[in-house]
Amino acid sequence: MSSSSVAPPVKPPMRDALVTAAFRLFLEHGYEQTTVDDIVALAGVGRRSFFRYFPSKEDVVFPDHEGCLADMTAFLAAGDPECEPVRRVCDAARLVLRMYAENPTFSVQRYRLTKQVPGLRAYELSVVWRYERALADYLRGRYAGRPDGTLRADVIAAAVVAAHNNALRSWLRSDGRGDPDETVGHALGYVQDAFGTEPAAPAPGGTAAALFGGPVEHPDDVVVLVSRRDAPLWRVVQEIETAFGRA
Amino acid sequence: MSSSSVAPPVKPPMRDALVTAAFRLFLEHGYEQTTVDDIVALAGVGRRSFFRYFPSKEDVVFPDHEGCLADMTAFLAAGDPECEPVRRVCDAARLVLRMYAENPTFSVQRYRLTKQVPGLRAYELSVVWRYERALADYLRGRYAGRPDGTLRADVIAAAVVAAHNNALRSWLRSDGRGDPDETVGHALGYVQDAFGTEPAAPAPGGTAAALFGGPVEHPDDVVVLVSRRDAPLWRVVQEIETAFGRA
DNA sequence: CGGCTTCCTGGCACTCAGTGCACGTGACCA
DNA sequence: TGGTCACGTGCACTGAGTGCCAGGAAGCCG
Repeated sequence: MSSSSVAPPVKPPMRDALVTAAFRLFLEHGYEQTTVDDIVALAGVGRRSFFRYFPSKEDVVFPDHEGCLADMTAFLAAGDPECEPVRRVCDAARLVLRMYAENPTFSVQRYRLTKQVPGLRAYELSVVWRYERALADYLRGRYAGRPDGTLRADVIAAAVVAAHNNALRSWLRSDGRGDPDETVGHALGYVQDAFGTEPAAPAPGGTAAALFGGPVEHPDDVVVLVSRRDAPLWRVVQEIETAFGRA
Repeated sequence: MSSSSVAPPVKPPMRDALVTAAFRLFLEHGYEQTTVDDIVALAGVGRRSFFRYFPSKEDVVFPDHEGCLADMTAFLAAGDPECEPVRRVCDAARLVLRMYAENPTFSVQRYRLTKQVPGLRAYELSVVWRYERALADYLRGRYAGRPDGTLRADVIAAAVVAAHNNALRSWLRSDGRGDPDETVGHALGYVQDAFGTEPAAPAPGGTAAALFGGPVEHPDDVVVLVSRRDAPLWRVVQEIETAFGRA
């Protein structure tokens, strides 16, 4: 589907012919029962040409992921630095969803294949892993310098991918009916609530932040800070340290 | 290392001989340059026997994961239902870490291999995926009935695995020096903070700090932070930065 | 128009992972 | 002693993936 922007505008038809022939055979006889020779025979091309277009037999099942991954990294690279990082990677995930949603029938067919062929599942994992790496690398850049920046980046990237996949699979299981954007949006909202900057329930007037790791035994264990938003950050930190009884 | 509890107590030495021979050759000539024939020649056994013990060439690199996965699922199945679910899966992750920590040199060697051989990376992903599935399935059971139970389960499982891997890799990069439990514990603590218990309602009492340099025109110019006193300071600062809309 | 390069394609032979099958051997038992 | 069962082994075979080279179509140029 979406072609990488650097690729030549006119794609040779042989690639598409191979994909079409492959999926016809995969759906009819199964993935493992279909040999590369079968595919090239149906497509009417030479066997050597198959491996010219697809480095492996598995790649023909995911013909568009290379371009989609490139699109996503470009999207992240071109982002304005003002945008909140978690929101940004969630938008990147929505971009991937759009690629699936463009061809519902194709996506559903592929889903059924990968679900029941272990080799394809393993291959899909390596594809998803590259998306996750792209998200994590972006977040690592945004969180550079922060304590536990890479940890935060890795965890959030994994959570975003998991939420995306959870919603995507539920949409695919319904044979591509319904609105995938809504489902994925809800799932990503959950992640944004957990990690994101906007607290779930903004207090009446102004912003509120809460930090609790467990039950509070005693009121003295609670610290409340109220501040103007435009206060200098170093003053805030100073006040915090004092209130927390640390220096 | 740890053998599955159902496996016979006395393991045939041939398995270990194959692993030893394989790793010697992998480290000396590289994974892809080593053929199965090379391995069985060095081990002094028949080629057919290799595939009796390892279904594929990749499996010889992860000889203990099958048992570890079984141990982990058993650990989860035998858990008391009172234990908080997130804490439970974090403990399960610690169990996996222990398996790595038992043989530091072996783990480091394997890490170097998988880092630079794409095929092994892909295989490792499928291994990790099975751990993640086990955690997610456990959480799905615990969260059954809750709204978004499976979403919550999948996201938390992914976050736990990501945190575990982040800490594990940082330990492996340091050649197995230092205390992996501490690193992993810290990483898992981050996940527990994010998902563990919902933040409780802020109670009156405790310490209050106020920061005002002048009159406040609009309620949106006010930020309120409520926190436990023993919250990690970096988390507080991070939350502050977010609430103040700065990165 | 003829020769030239260049790209795309196809065919061939080869390596190697993985499998099915049949055979041999040793242990254990009736 | 005969039978069976588990385990190791050799052999032949399939199929994925690669390197190499030949042929053909399009383009540029003399």
